Amino acid sequence: MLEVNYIKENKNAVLKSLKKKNFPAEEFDILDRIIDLDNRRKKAQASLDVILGQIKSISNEVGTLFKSGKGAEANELKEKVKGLKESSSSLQDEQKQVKTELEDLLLQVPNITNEIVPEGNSEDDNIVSKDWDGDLPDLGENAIPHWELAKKYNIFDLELGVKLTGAGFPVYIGKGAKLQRALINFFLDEGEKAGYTEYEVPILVNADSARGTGALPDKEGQMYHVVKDEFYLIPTAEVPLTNIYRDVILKENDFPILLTGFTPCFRREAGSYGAHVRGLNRLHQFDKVEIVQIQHPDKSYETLDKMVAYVQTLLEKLELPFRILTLCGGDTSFASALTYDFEVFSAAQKRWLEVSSVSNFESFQSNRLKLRFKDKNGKTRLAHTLNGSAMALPRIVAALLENNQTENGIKIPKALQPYLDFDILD
RNA sequence: GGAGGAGUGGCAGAGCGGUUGAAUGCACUAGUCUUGAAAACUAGCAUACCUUUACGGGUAUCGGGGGUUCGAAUCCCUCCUCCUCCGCCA
Repeated sequence: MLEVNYIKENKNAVLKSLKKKNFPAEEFDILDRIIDLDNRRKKAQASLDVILGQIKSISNEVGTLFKSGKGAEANELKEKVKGLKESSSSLQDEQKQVKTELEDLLLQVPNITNEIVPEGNSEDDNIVSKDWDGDLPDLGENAIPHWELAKKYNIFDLELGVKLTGAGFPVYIGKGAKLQRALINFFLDEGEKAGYTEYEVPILVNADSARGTGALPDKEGQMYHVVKDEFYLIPTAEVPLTNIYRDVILKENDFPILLTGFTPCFRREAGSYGAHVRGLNRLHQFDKVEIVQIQHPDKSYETLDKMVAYVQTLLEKLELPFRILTLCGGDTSFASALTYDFEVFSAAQKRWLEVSSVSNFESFQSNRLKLRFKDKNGKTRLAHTLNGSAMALPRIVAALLENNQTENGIKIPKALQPYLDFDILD
């Protein structure tokens, strides 16, 4: 959520961002509506304050009069307050309504994009900011996609998941299950080495938390919702991890804060069917290790680069060919100012698969979260939040299986071997 | 799930209808003193919004929401959370 004052002072910049993010042109007047509502809010606040102040001082007078036995005068004053009371409560109602409307509109405005975010509407307009400069694995004609490898080596079973739950809920088996565990531990250990503190967090969150990071109301339909208890299954560990700092005021020397955590993630998103979502390519439940940083506004872009560099090391250790994309405006998420996507090459599908998304949200989330810090001058300001996948498992597994397939089985990269009691998955 | 009790500033803890944003202690910050530190002393120390060039002024907030009253941290309703006991359970 952007701050009203920011919108007021930077209306043109915000407008430019709306265009970049494909915000419908006929609704560009939302900014003016926001500014109008805020002015109304201020006016109502000012008159309300005056009336409440009068009520307060008269009430004090009434008290003093009663104490000194002047009951008649006191009763006279009491009548006076009744009129004031009426106008104060109607003003309060108006105030409340204006605030709700304002909040409503503010929630609809996406984050402003960073200067370097390219124009564009879809993933086709994303820019490859770091291409793979080595050779791509060529497995020849006999290469088989991971969903067939899964059957061959009994690594995971999607039909079994259908029986237990439904489509998109895989069951990992034997060495496949162990591989999941190995990857989770590998990612967490690497995160710890890089300075991230590990958290194990709830995978159900309340509505406040869902709202805090922007899952509500923007992505309401994409979350599983436990209606009876008003909980949401998390779409990513970003939600609980970042909400740890909801309603917190930090000191400047608390920065940077580095958090990591493993959780299963749940996404309802219906999606399409066919080859692109076959196997592990798209799921309703998947495992992911997330990294989150909370940083001083002046340093958040420096931090974004560090996080990108860190994710890169993970892929290098896993020996997977990857490239980095700078997402165009239309593909940058609602809350993000700048997002880099990592894609690994899956050699049998001959496709690049997104495995990580690293974003700077600037103060967009912290404004909702009320995540602030005291700066040197004692002023309270919004902090910046960033996060990234480090990493999402299924597509990593897909690429590992496909790229490392041999006649004798699937080779396990060196970095993972300490986590497994086999070097070849067969 | 049932029966009781409790939620006040960073923490502890008063107040239980009338200038109380809230005593006191601790913590914290600055200053005095000191070669330095400790101790002592002095001052400061919540958040949001409105208003002001500024100094400042105003309003709201004592778990959340609603109500009673001229006036609520204090009374009532409701929800949430925590504690104790019982039940159930990995």
